[in-house]
Amino acid sequence: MVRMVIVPDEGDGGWLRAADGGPVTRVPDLAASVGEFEDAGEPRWVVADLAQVYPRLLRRGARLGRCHDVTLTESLLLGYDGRYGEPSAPAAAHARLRGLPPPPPVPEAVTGTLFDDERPPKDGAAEAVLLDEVHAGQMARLESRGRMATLAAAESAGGLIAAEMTFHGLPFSREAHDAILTGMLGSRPVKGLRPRHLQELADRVSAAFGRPVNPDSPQQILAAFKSAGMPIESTRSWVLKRLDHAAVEPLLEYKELARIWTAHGWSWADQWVSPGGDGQRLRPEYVVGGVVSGRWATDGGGALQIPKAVRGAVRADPGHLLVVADAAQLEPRVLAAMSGDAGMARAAGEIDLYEALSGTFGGKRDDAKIALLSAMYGGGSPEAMTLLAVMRQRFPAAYAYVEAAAQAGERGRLVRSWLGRTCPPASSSFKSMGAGPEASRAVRDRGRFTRNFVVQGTAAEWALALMAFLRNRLREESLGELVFFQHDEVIVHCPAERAGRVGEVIAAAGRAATELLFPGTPVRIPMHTAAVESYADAK
DNA sequence: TGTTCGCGCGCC
DNA sequence: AAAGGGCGCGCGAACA
Repeated sequence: MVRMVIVPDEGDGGWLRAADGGPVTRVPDLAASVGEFEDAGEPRWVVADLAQVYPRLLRRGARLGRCHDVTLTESLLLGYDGRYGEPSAPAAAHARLRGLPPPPPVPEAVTGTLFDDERPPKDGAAEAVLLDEVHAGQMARLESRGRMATLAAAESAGGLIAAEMTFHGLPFSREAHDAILTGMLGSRPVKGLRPRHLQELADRVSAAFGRPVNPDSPQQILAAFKSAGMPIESTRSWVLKRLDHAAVEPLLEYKELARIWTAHGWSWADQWVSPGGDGQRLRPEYVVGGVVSGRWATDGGGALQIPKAVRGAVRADPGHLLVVADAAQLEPRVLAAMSGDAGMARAAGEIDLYEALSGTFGGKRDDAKIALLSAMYGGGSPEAMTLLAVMRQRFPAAYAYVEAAAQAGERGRLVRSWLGRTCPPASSSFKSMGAGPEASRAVRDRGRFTRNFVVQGTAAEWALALMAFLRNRLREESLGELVFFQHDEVIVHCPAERAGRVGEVIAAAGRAATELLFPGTPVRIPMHTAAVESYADAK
């Protein structure tokens, strides 16, 4: 496979170099050159940092097919070697490779404030040579570390997809959003005031206490209930629900609506929705690998927690549809596959895994669900313990898999996902901790974390693989665009007449992802797919 | 006045 | 119904 190092300049040009030697070529129109190489042979592009580089390339009209992100890969390799958190930029990686002291970090704030003529001219040729060398070193390390080469490829594909999703944006109707908000909260207030419905609820809370109480202040609420003769330990909703007091109902409604208003209200839309396509687009900044388990995070935009109540504002362009697909019960299926538990794998061949397991748990689907979730999350309620005992007996391999991960964590060791993403090390204070209740709590916390890490991390890898396959097929058949991703769920925006084919392609991508991670497994990871005009209609 | 922290809840 | 794992976000409160 041809690899090509690519370094953009500040304008339209840049530098290219065939990986593993050869001269660096200066090109005046980088987007055009990218297109020529893509047409000629689908190279794998070697890029310093897609999050920095790719958005501008996309705006210039370039699209990279496959790539190797040096920064993302370096982070994965550092983690694998127990050097979590060391700098992963190419310059730092290069210094490590050569055994040199690490270069001083370049604060972004400084580069951002420099005028163009104060900044030293970029030496793209030197950077291309450096990237080439770091890349070669990374390839050697990936090969000797299990399935890490697959992980690096999947992570890099994620980098491409994240930038493309922000570029395309999620189709969004500000008019629909405003209508939803107005219906729930009242019309948009002037700055500094609450919307009408919220203010009414706040007034009702104060009236119920007989004095002014700010419903946004947990302290004031605690004090108010205390003087009403109902002391409570927190203002969590399930604590409040136990109380018989006139303030509870308006308070709970206030909390629910206030969250929509502050987190996904008008100012949220002001900030994150902009024109695009045939309408408007929500453009969050995704952070690939932003969660230690490999899940994505967002840097603003709150896109990974769009409340169900607001999803009606996510609407396809005219003549288009949103194909919304989520992997059903992804994490327990992943556990079945990675542990190789035959009994659990048989159940995971069914569409409803929990239903298939219910026979084992006295015919109760909910009990099967609690048993599995407790095994994966470390739940320890008395009820869960009973169900876990059943699970241990009937699905010993699956049980042992997560149990081993928990024990490793409790002993301060590292655990890895299926492809090799590695959890952060235990803190130094964890290792030097003595006995006592605080220490044992920290040990249990660490065990729950590593127990979940192996499953959540592998599920994140499966989702990356799914998206990588899906992205390629969407492109090959010109079907539409990936516009959203949330842990185990994707949205494709496409012309209405292509929605059926998109659904087939999503299902095929899911099968390909399962086969890539777990060749020959009997486990199925089916996709639940709906083609809708509005995201709110998907579930 | 600006920054950090804990809380509570939205999502998976 | 809540509880176990992972997050982001905005708030009030505390602190510098």
